[in-house]
Amino acid sequence: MAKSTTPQQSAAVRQRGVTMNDVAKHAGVSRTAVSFVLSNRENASISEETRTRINEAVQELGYRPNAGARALASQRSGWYGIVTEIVTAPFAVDIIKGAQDQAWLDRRFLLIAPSDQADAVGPNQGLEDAATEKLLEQRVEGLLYAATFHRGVHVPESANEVPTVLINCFDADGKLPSIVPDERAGGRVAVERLLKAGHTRIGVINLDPVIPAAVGRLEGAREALAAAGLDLDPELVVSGYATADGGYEAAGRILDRYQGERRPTALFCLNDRMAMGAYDAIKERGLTIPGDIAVIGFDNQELIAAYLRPKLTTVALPFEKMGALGVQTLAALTAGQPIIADQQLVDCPLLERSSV
Amino acid sequence: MAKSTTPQQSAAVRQRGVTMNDVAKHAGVSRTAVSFVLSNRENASISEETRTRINEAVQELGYRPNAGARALASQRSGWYGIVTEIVTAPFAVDIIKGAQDQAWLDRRFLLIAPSDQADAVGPNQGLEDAATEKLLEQRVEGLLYAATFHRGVHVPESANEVPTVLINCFDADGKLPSIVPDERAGGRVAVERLLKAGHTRIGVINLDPVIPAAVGRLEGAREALAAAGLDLDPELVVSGYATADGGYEAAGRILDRYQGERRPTALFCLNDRMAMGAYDAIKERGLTIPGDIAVIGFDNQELIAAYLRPKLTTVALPFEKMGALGVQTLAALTAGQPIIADQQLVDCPLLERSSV
DNA sequence: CGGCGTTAGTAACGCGCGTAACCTCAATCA
DNA sequence: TGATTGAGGTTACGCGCGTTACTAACGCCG
Repeated sequence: MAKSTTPQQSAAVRQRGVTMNDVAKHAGVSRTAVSFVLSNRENASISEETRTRINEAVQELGYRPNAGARALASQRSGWYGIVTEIVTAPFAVDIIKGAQDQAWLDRRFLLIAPSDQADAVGPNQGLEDAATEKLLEQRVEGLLYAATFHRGVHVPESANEVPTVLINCFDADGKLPSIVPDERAGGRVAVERLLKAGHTRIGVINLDPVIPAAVGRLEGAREALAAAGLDLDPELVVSGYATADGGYEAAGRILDRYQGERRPTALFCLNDRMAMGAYDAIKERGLTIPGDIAVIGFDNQELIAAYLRPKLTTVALPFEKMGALGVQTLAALTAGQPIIADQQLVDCPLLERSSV
Repeated sequence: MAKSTTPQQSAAVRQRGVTMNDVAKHAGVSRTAVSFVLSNRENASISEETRTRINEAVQELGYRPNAGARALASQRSGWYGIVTEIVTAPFAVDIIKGAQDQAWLDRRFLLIAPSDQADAVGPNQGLEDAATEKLLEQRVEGLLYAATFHRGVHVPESANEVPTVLINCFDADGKLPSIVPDERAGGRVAVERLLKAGHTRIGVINLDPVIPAAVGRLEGAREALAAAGLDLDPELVVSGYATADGGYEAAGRILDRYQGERRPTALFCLNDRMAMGAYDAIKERGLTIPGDIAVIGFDNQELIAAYLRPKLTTVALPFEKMGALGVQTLAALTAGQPIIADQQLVDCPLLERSSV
């Protein structure tokens, strides 16, 4: 063992396997007494003196509770599990972060299991099932499923055995509660920002029009325009691949189609990657941002938005918040409280930078 | 409980708390027999008939082992813990991914604990200590520490109680084994690539010159040049903030300083963010990539490198590999095998795209 | 026929802990 | 004075499982 090669031990010598029994002996009390003071039972009567004696023994021996044994005896693991695609996930991390922090606050542990398949919609849920199964073997008290992009998903059947919440996705065929970004409000906010800056002729660089994100954001844009007495000109909406190249190409198309007055003075790109491409298309045509063309993105992919020149004004997807809310919802569910709502919408805040 | 509201149960009715005892009763054998067949003991003699009867019972009852109880009884948790800064981490994810996958292969679980403090070098290791403590309470059999950028760190003392491996960082004051990228080889590979393309006058956009990454990469660059009979002209090395703006500014300086023949024909940017800024500086001066100026980056930040136009040729940091290697090393340590080396260097592969 | 080896199991203990039930003793009260 | 109460603990059981004895039945050999 490498253990034997580590000479330094803290003053409080802490050797492998200090148990509550050792603490009890060292303090000259029963193990039960130790258990009582450690778990802070209020209706237990332990004198102040023995209480401190026990605490001293804990310190001196370097006792550390065994979470597994505690879980076994109390029948509560204190764990939640989250299954998510961690690979292709510049996003998933933030969800995990939010969930992790919240769980930490609630003195719970978050077990993270990988579900690495982009197209989890299909029936090949082998790995995902395995992940769920593993988590249930650990006796998690609740399950979180997080997707990397807003969509409907199917959750393994065994998830029904335990409170379950979906994050950034929704149950395609059931009644599981979910937490998703308010795409529509986000789209509205983005266009309102452009309107406020005086733009009335706004081009939209759209995603694949069928995905929930595109539907919601576009709908929001339409609402904002309507509120200003304007229509969304279908001619000004162009779709492309959700990449920088796609954005470059789509923006180029829209910019070349109109000249002078008719050319849009602002571009609403439905994600930041496309905005990145749009930047190039604009600059190549000798136009400036935001002078000639204002650009607003969506997603707030830090690595892109914060480093583009000029920095990209965009609408943020509230991943951390959704993660935290997921854990909170789970806590409410496991406590037997009723669900607040089947689907909770979380605000997408506008991040002002320099491209509008 | 929300449980009672989930009506659908699989054909194999799986209710809460099916234990080995239930399986035993259902199969008409002792619990020990069940344990034997489930753990596949070879020296146990169970007839083929009862073995199948037990397996059937497992299926019918939907028995699922209780990992915690198993850990308690066997004194082996099967868990590793990794503590890492998951927030600011476009990187940490990949380490986790690599470690996670490897752990999964070894039928182990990876417990992920957050250590959210950028400057973990200082003595304010409160949170980190808490994370380590929590992991030890779960009786992890080994610990991994992952940093988001290559540097020296101090590890909480309690980490000594269990085999420990550092990833993308090294023990600033001890003998803990570590796994770090081979920065020098990476720098060499990058410059070799530029030399191969015929460039002999190469500008270097440097990071903060004191960090390990800068030292190593620059040293590698020097070696590659030396091997080609060239010197690294100190005039051509400029430092800047490790951001896009820093790269923009530094690249601008170097490009404006020299004209005609003396102007470098290639830029080695020590990270991709700076390369992103360099792109802008180059384009603004009416120069093309890679026609007039070739650019090579470092880090392979997908979101940047793969979406810049032209796509950025860069040297990748082998995060996933380091994560996997970390778990493998841990497995070797826990198995009592000697450490392969105090510090393992992992190759940084060149990723050819279109900027050279 | 008695002893022995082998096959096919079972009984019982303990892992570290939470917890209900119980016990002891001094103080209080009618 | 005997009964009652509460403080301050302790004894004992069980959580679900791995594992080490141990046992019972059977075939085989001399």
